[in-house]
Amino acid sequence: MRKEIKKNAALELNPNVSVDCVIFGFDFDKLNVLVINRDGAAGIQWALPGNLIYDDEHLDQAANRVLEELTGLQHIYLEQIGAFGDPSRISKESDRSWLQSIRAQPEARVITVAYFSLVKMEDYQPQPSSFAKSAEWIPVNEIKELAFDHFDILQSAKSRLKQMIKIRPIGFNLLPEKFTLSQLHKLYESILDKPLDKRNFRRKIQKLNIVMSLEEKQSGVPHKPSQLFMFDKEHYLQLTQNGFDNFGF
Amino acid sequence: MRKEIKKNAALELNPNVSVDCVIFGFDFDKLNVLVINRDGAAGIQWALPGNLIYDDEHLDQAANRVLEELTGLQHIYLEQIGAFGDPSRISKESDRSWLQSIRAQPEARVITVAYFSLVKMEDYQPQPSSFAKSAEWIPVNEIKELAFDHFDILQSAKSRLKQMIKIRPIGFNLLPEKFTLSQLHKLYESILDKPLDKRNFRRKIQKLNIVMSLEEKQSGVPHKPSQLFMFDKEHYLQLTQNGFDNFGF
DNA sequence: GCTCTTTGTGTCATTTTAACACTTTCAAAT
DNA sequence: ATTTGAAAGTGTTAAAATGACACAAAGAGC
Repeated sequence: MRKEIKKNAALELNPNVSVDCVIFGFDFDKLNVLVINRDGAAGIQWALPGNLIYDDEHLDQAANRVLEELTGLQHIYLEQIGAFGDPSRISKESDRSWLQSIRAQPEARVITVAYFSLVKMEDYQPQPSSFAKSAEWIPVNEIKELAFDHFDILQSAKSRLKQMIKIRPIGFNLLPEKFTLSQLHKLYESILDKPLDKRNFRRKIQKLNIVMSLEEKQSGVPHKPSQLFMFDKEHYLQLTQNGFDNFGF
Repeated sequence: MRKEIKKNAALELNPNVSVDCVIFGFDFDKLNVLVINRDGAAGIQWALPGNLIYDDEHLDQAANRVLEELTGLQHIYLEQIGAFGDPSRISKESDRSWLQSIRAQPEARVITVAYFSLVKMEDYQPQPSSFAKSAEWIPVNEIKELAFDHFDILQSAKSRLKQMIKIRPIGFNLLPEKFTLSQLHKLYESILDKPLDKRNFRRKIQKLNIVMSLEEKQSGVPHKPSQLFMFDKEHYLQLTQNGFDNFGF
């Protein structure tokens, strides 16, 4: 018997299952990912935030917990990407020593369930020396390498996000409440990783009736000020209920 | 320490992670799912084929193993749906007694990674009393209830299949090598669960150039015999490389 | 008031979609 | 031999969606 059955499983980490989160943010110019940093022998290396799950915890809960522990944010858009289960996914030499220091059973086989989440970057600015873990926003396109199989997970997250944004208007989770169409435009270009015609983009967005223009305008900008918009949640709900599924560009 | 580290982990089942497979087949009329049957107190109940993974096994391997153990089939289209991790997903009263009989640690927390696969029904006819497990093809739409959380898994599988078929022509995995356009048409209708206009469907399929018409015709049918077609793999590969992603109806 | 920067707007040609009905071919039955 | 039943196969048209494309307007800073 490799595992004793305990009464208070509630408090125990399950040594075989973890969750990892790809947390996306948008700085009005490009997509960023929140990574945590580990100081190792060979300089810093980045990893996705994640941890083992507790035995009485739903996977989605675990992901929310990781997200909240790191950023303090709750009720964030979070969606499962899938499970990653290469038996040697955590046994690169460079990763093992780190695992020794953080895991009770560093040799255990661990499969991880990956999530991606979308947060408004303004809601979380990593402190240079946040006492818990040190974390940083890094532009997605500058990330060339991550610990474990996290780079693969990131790739999956990106392509899942690309796919989802064509089906549902989840991009709004990355923008503040009030935003301009140019910001939304840039957001779509960043996610889809290709230029989109400005006029066609605007036409298509407006036809969906899921943004409401406000009375308000931008101010203090050294150019023609832009109209501000809000996301029209009611209309969006209505649309999803009637099953709309093409938001494609 | 709840788990001893053993040398020959290779041979050990991991008590916390399983895979379950939603195996779809098409009988030229409707979608079917391969379920295994367990005789219980309250009559038969169906479950998806699945099992715990081995500690040295990739998740995808485990899914392939389950599929092969059940059907003898190899090199089958198989795709991950995601992980299901409700902590109480296997603790319905009606499920527990069954678990007792098949699991070394029936109380362990188990998360499962679900897969869906597409097989040609002709390639596997469940034997009424196959010695291993008894299995059966059941029309998807007639399934109202399954063991554990398998009904939820089935729903996810269905919607994932719906989604995928709009993006890639994976439907071919459900048909024999030679097929008619009417069969393909019916297949799409079954998966998308709505009628599609015959002429529009044919036009759209043919424009993609991924089916080749053969010289051969159907014979022995009591009506106008249909042209037979094959899937044009080369053309399909070319298309996917150039990134086609709208096969939608 | 000049410059710089970004906003915001419309048209047209092409392609795509959705809706729709009748003739052809074969096997089986009479 | 003729009839019957059943599915195959085929084209047009109107409406909607797409993609390409250029210039005037508004504000800030100098």
